[in-house]
Amino acid sequence: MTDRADAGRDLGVRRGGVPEATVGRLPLYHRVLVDLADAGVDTVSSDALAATAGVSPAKLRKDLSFLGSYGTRGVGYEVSVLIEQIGAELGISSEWPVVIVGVGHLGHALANYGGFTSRGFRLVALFDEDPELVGTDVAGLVIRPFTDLPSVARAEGVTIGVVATPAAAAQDVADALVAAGVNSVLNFAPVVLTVPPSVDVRRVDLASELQILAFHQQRRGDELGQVAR
Amino acid sequence: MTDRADAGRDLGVRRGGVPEATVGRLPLYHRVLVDLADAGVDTVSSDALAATAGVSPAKLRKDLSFLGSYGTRGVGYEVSVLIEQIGAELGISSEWPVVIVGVGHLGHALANYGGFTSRGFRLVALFDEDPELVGTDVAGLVIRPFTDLPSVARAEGVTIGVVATPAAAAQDVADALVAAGVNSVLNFAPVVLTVPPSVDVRRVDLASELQILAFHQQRRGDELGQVAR
DNA sequence: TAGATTGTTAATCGATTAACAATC
DNA sequence: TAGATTGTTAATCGATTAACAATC
Repeated sequence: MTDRADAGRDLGVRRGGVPEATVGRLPLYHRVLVDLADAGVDTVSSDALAATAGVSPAKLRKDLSFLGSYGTRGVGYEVSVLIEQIGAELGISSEWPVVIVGVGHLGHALANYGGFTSRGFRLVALFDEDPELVGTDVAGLVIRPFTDLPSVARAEGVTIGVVATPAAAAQDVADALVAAGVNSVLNFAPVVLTVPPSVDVRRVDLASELQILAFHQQRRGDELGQVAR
Repeated sequence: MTDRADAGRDLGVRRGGVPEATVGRLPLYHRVLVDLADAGVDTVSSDALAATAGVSPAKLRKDLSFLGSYGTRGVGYEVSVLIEQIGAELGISSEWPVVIVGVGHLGHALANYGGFTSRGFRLVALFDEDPELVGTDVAGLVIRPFTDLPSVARAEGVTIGVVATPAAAAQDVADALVAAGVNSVLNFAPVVLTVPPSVDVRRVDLASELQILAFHQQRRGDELGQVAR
């Protein structure tokens, strides 16, 4: 859909070429490692870490190998080192400015989501069209009119935008985000957004997730001979 | 993590063996097709449908071929036929009873999500631990105490549960769901749930999605030589 | 018939897994 | 040294893509 898989480049040390499937799991590893650190653990084996993250040890080691060699044979991995390396890979050391457009229940939930700051993001603004909402305080931020988006996005250097509007509004919002210089979009609206190829869109869709579960559920039923449909 | 990929079986007509990647896209196709039907379109080519769904035509045709041959060469697909076939595959004709546990902002947003009924689901109950919330009306349902979960789940034959609680409560909730006979779980809490192998868990994680976007964003910056980190 | 488009084949690409040599 | 565990290799598996024969 977009340029999610790029060539990869060598910046001297070693860089580029982390497979997409691995990238998708790095946030999980990072979270699990932070939990372990909080629990006072300072060394883990790939077996133990894999079990905690719910993946196979081989997969975990392969994934980590793309970042470099940060383990000690016969010993395991130092939790703090791994947190730092994965964090660097994900850009958690940076503070990505993020805006949320659409402050219904979902926007509310997202705005109040605690993990933002600890994971390298800074929520800089909330936007909504509804005059009743504009001016209201949510998660320590005042909801601004949608028309303020361009100036705020430019001023704060926002590159990541979250679309939490109803489906009907999502494409217009996406257009406005792109026009304002945002080139990474997380879309919660149940529509396929049309954006320039340089813009990266990820879609999170409740109904799809449920339907995938239902598909497997149905299969299990079929296999047991329960449901004929 | 679970038995998401099963052997597949032949039930005479043709059945089983729809690849996991294809299953993941069927809800998208279904939604796009319903939108087309609403717009009065009754025939589409794979090229047009693929463009609307944001996938390649070859991939779309391959995906559809796993369900059977429902197109007409030289003409395209009848929208209504495709909707019906994909719907059947996903079990949309059934009415899967679903419960949501945790009625914070996210639970609220999910409960009010319109797509439930039109996609083969029936929201049968909302649960929360908070006595202030219990008894409150949300989306036409009265929030029930979490302790009611077993009786409701059994009575309604619930097999799909949504976890929308804070991270700290999620594992306990999952245990209770499993004990109550639920074997498909959609988890919005940022923790890895431990469940028996027979239970299918899907995790939706805002922070992970943002971090994946940030990773690509960072890569683009690196490539342009903008960010040193 | 001529043009269009499906359904399928074969080739390619990427991800996963198992196994084990390297090494702490 | 002996035991443990990483990092990597090679094999397998699954997904994607391109191309085109079948056929409406």
